[in-house]
This record gives sequence, C-alpha cells and structure tokens, in this order.
Amino acid sequence: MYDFKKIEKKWQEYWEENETFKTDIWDFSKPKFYALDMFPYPSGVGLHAGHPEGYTATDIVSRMKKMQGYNVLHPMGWDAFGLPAEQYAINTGNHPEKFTFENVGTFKGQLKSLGFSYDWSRELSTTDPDYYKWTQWIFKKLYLDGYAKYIDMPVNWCEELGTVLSNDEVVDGKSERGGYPVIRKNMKQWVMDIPAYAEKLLQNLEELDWPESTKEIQRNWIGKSIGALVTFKIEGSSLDFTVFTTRPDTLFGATYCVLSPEHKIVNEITTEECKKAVEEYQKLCATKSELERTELNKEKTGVFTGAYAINPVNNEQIPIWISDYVLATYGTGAIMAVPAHDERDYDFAKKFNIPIIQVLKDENNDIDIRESAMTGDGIHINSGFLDGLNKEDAIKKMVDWLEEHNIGKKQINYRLRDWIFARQRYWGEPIPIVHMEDGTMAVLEDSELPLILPKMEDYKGRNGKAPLENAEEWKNVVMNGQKGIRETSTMPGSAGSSWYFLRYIDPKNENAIADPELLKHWLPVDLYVGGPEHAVGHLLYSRFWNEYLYDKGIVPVKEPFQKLVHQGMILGENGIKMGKRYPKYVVNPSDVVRTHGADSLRLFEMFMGPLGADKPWSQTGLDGSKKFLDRIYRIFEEGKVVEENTLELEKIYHQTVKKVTEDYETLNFNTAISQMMIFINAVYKNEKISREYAEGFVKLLNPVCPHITEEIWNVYLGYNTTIATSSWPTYDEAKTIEDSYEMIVQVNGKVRGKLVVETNTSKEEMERLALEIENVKKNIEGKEIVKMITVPKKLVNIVVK
RNA sequence: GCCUGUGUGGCGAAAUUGGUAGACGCGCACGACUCAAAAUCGUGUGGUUUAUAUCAUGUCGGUUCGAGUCCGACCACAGGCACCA
Repeated sequence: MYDFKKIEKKWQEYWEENETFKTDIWDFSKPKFYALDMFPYPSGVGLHAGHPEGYTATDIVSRMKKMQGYNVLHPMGWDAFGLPAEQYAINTGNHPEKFTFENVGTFKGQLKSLGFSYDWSRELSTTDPDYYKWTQWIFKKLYLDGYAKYIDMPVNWCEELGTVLSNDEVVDGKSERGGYPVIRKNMKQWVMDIPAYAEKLLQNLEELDWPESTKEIQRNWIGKSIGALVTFKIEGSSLDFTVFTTRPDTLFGATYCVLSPEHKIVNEITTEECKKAVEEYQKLCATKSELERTELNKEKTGVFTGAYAINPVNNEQIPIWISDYVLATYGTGAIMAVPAHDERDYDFAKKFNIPIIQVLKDENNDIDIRESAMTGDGIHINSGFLDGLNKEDAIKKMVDWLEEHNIGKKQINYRLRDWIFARQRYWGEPIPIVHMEDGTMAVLEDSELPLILPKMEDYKGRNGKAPLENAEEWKNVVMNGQKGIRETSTMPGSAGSSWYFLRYIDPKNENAIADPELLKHWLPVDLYVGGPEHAVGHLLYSRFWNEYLYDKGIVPVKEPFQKLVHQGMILGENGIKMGKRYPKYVVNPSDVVRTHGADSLRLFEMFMGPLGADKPWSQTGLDGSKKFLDRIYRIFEEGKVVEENTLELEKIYHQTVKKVTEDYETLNFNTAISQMMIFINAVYKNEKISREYAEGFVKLLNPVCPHITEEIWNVYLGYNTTIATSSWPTYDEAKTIEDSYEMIVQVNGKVRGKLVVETNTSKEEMERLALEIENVKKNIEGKEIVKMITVPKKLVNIVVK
C-alpha cells in the first residue's frame, strides 16, 4: 500500500541528512540554472494554497535541470520586514521580532513538508543584520550618488498606520494593507529617484521574456509621453509660467490656461476681486483626500484668478483658472487648455462658458464640436502657419517654431513618481543617516554598518511620531565632535526584496554583496515565478536597483530576471478567491499534506490547469491525483515490472519522454501529467512493463512527485542512491512516430470517411483509397470533382460541385 | 473611458504552421470482483436522432476546399490604469 506519510517523512529526512540539494556554487564545470521563487513574507496564518503552486513549478524545472546535468541554484528565504508583520504583531499583542521568528519556523516546516529541493544552507532573511547591512550599504551608495534624496513633498499619509505609503501601497485612496483612509500631506521625506531610470527601465523591457501583460503594466506605470514645454507671459506683468503639452499643434485653439491650485505663481497673479474665491478653493483642495478627489472627478470644478495669459502664437489674451483637474505633481503643474480637442478641457469650458475654437477639421464629419471634443487626427484649420497640415507634421513644425522663438522646446515626461523610501514605523531597516546639529546630514561609514535596529519593548509610535524617536540612547549620537540625531524612519518593505536574488548567490559574504566572480557566473536568474500582483512594486524596484548596481559595475547584468512567469490564483471550490469571506472554502496546504500527501498536492496543483490561469480548487480532483499515485504504486507492488526488454510499450514510452520533457521546459505541466496518465493507462492495458521503461517513467514523474518516486527507485528498482542525481531519460525521435494513422476523408470539408493507412502512404494512394470509401462515393455521386486537397499524414478533402 | 487578457461538455481543461473539436482528469451510468459495501479493474459518456444524419468552441458577419485557430464588428468576465495635459 502507498503509505505516503511514512514515505514522505523518510525521504525528506534523507535529503536533509545527505544534503542532496546543496549547490556547489563554485562548480563552474556544468552549465548553471538559477530558479527563483518570490520569497514569502512570513505571515501569521502560514502557507496558503497558492504558495505550493508557484513553488512546485520552479521545483519541477530545478529537479529536471539537475538530472539533465545542470548546476542548479534554487534557494528560499524570508521577506520578513515591513508593515504587515508589524501590524499583525500589534493586533495580536506580540513583538514583531518574536512573531517573525516564530512564523519563519512555521513556514520553513511547511515548505519542508512539501519536499521542495531548496538549498537551505543559503536561507536568508531581510531582517537579519548580516543581510540588511548590505541593504543599508546599497542605500548609502544611492545616497552618495544623489538617487536617495531627503525632500519636502506631498505624500500619502495614513493616520491609522501612522506612516507614509508609496503609490503602489495605496488602492482607491485607501491603504493596501488594512484599507485605512489615506490623505495627502506635505512632509520631509526620503525618496528614491526612480524617474531618473525611467527611460532605461522602459527600454530594457523589450528584451525580457516576460508576460506581455506585465510588461504593458510597467510601460503604463512608467507612462512616457512626448510633448513640448510652452511658456506663457502674463498680461500686465513680468511673470510667466510654463505648461507641458503633448499637443503643441493645437496652440491656436488654446482659449484658457489652468494652474494646479498648489502652483507657486497663483498667489502672485490673483487679482483683488478674485482673491477670496481662489483662497477658498485652494483650502478645499488641500483637505481633500485622494479618495475624495477621484470621487469628485465627474464634475469639473475651478475658479478664475482674474489674470490673463498671452497666447504666444497669436497674442490673444486668455484667462487663467485654477482647478484640481490639473495635478501639481505632473508636468509643470500647469496646462494650456484646448477645449475643442481635449475631453477634460471641453467639459470645463462648457461648464464655465469659455470659448471653444476648432483648429482641426474632422475629415469624416462624424464629430460636431458643439456636441463633443474631437481628439483624433485631422487637417489643421484656423491655425495660421499650420493650416493644411496633419497632427504629426503640425507638431513637428510647431516645436521648431517654439524653439526658434525661444518660447518652448521639445520635452519628454514620465508618469513614474519618486519611490517614497521611508516609513515612520519600527519594523524595518534603519536608514544609516545622522541629522547633524548644524543642519547637515552625515552618512555612516561602511565599517559602522549594519546599523542595528534597537530592541524596543514599546515599538508603537505615538502622536504620529516614528517609534525610533523614543529610542533616546540609540538616536542621539556624537560624530566628529558634533551632536546629531539618527534618522528615525525606517526603510519600506520593498527595500530588502529589491536585491535578495543577488545575496542567495553568496549569502555569507562579509566583504561584499556577493563575490563578483560568482555574480558573473550565476546571473541572471533563469526562471522567476511569482504572483502578478508585484508587477509595478517589487518587479520595478528590483529592476531599478539592479540597473543602478549594473551602472556602478557591481552587478554584471542589466536585467536580473530573464524569464518571468506568473502563477494564477487558486480559487475556492466555489470559484471565488479564498479568504475570510468564505472560510469554509479555504484550503490549507498542511491539511492536504496530512490527508493526501505532499506528492498528491503537488501533482494536483500542477494538473488543475495552466500555471498562469486562476483555477478553482476541487476536492474530488485532489482525490483523483491521489488515485493516480496509488495506481502507479500498485504497478510496482504487484510486480508488473519485468526484467527483459519488450517492445510493447516502445512507441508510447518514447512519446511520453518527449512530451513530458518538452512540457516541463515550457512549463505546461498539466499536459505533461496527462501524458503520464496516458502512459500508465497503457501499462495497465499491457499488464506489464519492462524495467527500462519503468525506470524512465519514474524519473519523468520525479520532479512533480519526488517522494513516491524516490521510494520506488529505492525499494522496487533497487537503487541505493537518490533518483535526484540520476540522469534524465532520453528519447529516440524515430521511435515516437506512429507507423499508421487514421486518414480523414472529407467531402467539401465535411468528414465522410476514416481509414487507417500506413504512415508513408503516398498522396496518390491516399486519394485512390479515399475515393473507394462507400460513404464517400455516396456523397460525390452525380457531382463533378473540382479538386482534391491532400495533406499527407492528415486528410484528403474532395471538393465537388 | 483607455490598455491587456480570457470566453470550448455537467465541471477542471486539451487541440503543431488553419486540417477528425472535446486528449487527460473529475463527475455520472453500466459491468466484473464481493454475501454486501468501499476500494480496485473494465466499458460508455457534447446535444438532438434508432442507425444514418445533423447541430455545436460567447454573438453576428467575412476570408478559405476547410476556422476554436485568421480578419471585422459587438457582448460578457477578469486584471491594470484612471482628470498624467
């Protein structure tokens, strides 16, 4: 009987004792393969059903590659700093450190019970000072190069969490974790100048073997737009302001300008009569949260400043308004409004009765400018020197004209914002900066790293102050005879995860991130598997850091993750995302390991459907996977394996080796497994199997179900070394080809007959045989044969009239 | 609103460059074994129809000898962005 409990325990102990999966990192004699999982943050609830899915996928490839003779690096670690852990600790009255330590233990135990071939000697945690020493070291380099900046800026402030949040941590105006309200607020902040890398991050996407959808999300997030800056003078004043526009060609149609309410110049230009209204409007906008702003986005609001700008192309005076539909943080915080050719400007102009001047003619006459704006291409009218030109040519000509007259110039803008790099929280890497008494900042020496996070019993901040403010002894320092105070905010959760893939290569190195020679050999990551939810957070930040380290000559590759694959979500049996809403549909992997075994769980999760798709759980489907393993075990238990070679299963065996090998390579695990099922069905029909084929099959199954296959390899096939280091089975292409096939005969594309013929049957012979079939004769009777289409090894189609 | 992606039996899903739609599994039905049940091993299983035939891959149209696959329009669902000038 297949006793999975006993078998799984036995082989997990064996792998651990024999260090079966320990990577000899300096062995460069074999080709390398670096398979990486997105490391989990060890929450209090343990693994969920989705974790084993992605982890099994990389494990299958890793195990196959190892058997194919690759030197495989397949590590695991813990993304253990950050808000979720700290918040959970607060909610449960725990200390984050203790909590994290316990959870790592739980996670590790669970992962081991699933039989993943990780090299546990390379385990790392972002909370380990030996690790975050290097996170701080990278920060320091970025600081010295001007990419880490301390600036005054509007931020997403979450009162409940008592910290600022980055844009990707805010969803619909609420915090991603906990769903607490988030407001805008001006604060001194640490930020990373990721926009400086916008162009490189955008360009390099092209070369990556990533899902198109994820690349598209990153492209949109970076949000490149090409346009122009145009400077407007203010009537009766020496002041001016600059706008950014992607449509400089429509300048003749600009009938007003809009400044964001926060724009510096607003107070200077506002006339006495308008002052009161403007100030009230500014106040209103300042107190609006992000959520309120988006909710109000249907109806345009705004007030007139009383001032007029001069349109540089025709010297027309146009009114200057302020409105929150113009964002202070994008472009120049000011726009020229062309209501005829922009939806938003159109709505605004309609509401406030501002003139609308059409400057492009719609060639199809589909659009009536009295009804809606025309945003497409057309031929310029009412546009002076641009008349008769289309959009593209007019833009070019206008930019030339602006540059010639020193009024404007070509400009590229990115939507990508600074990466807010500090949290007013306890559970994170301390920022290695000291604010000196004289107002300057000092960064710690390398020898002073790591700057250890002080142990604090009371790690909750008070009155919106960072918790480390209360660590008096820790924060007050003397440097070079001068008093200073340490930076008390900590790094965000995404800091440690932005470079962990580098550290796995050399996790205990005390002198560098990792040995340069090792980095050169092992990078890039060959296969990276993780959830699609990290598309613009982790996956963009780590590309940025890697690109920066590449520029500094520390990392040898521009892009860290050559091939990226997302696993889908495992839904509840009800087809809905597993979670608190429907607790009875939540599947706990540890329960499944107990009732069905790790091999059954791994097999089932890989068989459910394509890796990337969301798939509902099925209890009976899981039972079915277990039955398949029972069925395999019985072949050996019941002595169906014969020593002598037989040809009976030759074809199907070679087909199976081919299909499974190719499908593992392309991550189509579901079809690989179905092919193995077909093979096992054939074995049952044949009632026996030769040792050669049995061994080959067990090897094919091993990456998916490592425990049962080790057991069979050892007990029934008599080997006393692990199957994990055996060599991958090969196939003979010639032996996969069937010697006969079912030829299809169609009349006018409809199937009218089937006939089994030899594979090498000639075209002529196929046609002759086709015409002899009774049902075919019946269907072409009395009709003229126009032509015959014959596809060798497939079909004959007779076209009749 | 814009950008991606997905729509195939009762269910999860297969299907090389366009070439037998539904592999494999679940479920269901029947048979063998059993006193019986479970387990196991077989057989069958898209709809209508007695076979023949015919209809069927979200909807409508097109290209083709032939369309799940290619083209056009639309619908539904999921994800992303959302006043980004």
